[in-house]
Amino acid sequence: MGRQPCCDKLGVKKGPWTAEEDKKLINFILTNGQCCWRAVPKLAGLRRCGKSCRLRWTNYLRPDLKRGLLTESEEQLVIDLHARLGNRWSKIAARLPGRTDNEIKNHWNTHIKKKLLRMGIDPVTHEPLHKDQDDLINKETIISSHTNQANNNLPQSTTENSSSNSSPAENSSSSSSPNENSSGDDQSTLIDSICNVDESLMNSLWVDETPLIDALWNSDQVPDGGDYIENGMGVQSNWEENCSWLLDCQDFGVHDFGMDCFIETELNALDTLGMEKI
DNA sequence: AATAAACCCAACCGCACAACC
DNA sequence: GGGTTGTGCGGTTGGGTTTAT
Repeated sequence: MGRQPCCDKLGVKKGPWTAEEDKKLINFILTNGQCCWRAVPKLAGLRRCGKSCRLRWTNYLRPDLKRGLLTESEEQLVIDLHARLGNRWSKIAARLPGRTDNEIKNHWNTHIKKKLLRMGIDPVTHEPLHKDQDDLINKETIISSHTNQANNNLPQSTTENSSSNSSPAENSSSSSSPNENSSGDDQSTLIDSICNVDESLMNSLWVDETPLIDALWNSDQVPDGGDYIENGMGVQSNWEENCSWLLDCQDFGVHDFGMDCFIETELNALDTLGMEKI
């Protein structure tokens, strides 16, 4: 049937966003919350596609985003989650507060992939690259050590679910999971041994839970006890008066613009979940 | 200092899917 | 039930920056 383009291509600006455009988008979302993205450009006075606005907001302007490279523990968690989920970047990102799927995807392609290759691990299948026995033994050691390390970052609560009858992963129809690519030989046994370590992780991953970020974004825990108003479309606040700080500080980490409270909240939440602080 | 190569990341594109009419 | 619309996701690319020669 053919899909209509998401927006009228004529007069729609593309390419890098200007500070002025960012300001308009931030002002609009802080005033109205996140609503119908297609309507955002028109209402906000932007000559952009709604999709582009959504991407700009979620990947760059959101105030709860962390900036900078992933930490070692975050990286380890990404590797472990990728081994289980494949390229489901949004699912992976949901487990890393303040990180976006785009950011994780980029980091995977530019850093982690190469790191794994250097370790002799196929970044797609997470299997050892070389088939001979000696290599197999060596890689098994490497992989199991990094898997165990990653497991230390996982919520303890996941282990409580380990007695679930059937893993959602087992029932999944997803073809992107690297586990399904392995054939029934020694290699698959190795991978199975790796993957069975944290079966319970999958249970928690497959549960449609509200991501931590959203919880924070929607929670009553607000910076400085600001006058937040929950409306039907999202969070509205008196930030409008002060939103220039967002524009001024978008290139810095949250610490740089007084949003430590978000981090505080995240860390508290991680504590509650029994997750390692990053 | 100039140029090429490699790296990095923001942004775009197209597809899938759910919701709606 | 089928068409349309809105949104989310993953893959890819363009171009700016950094590093090597």
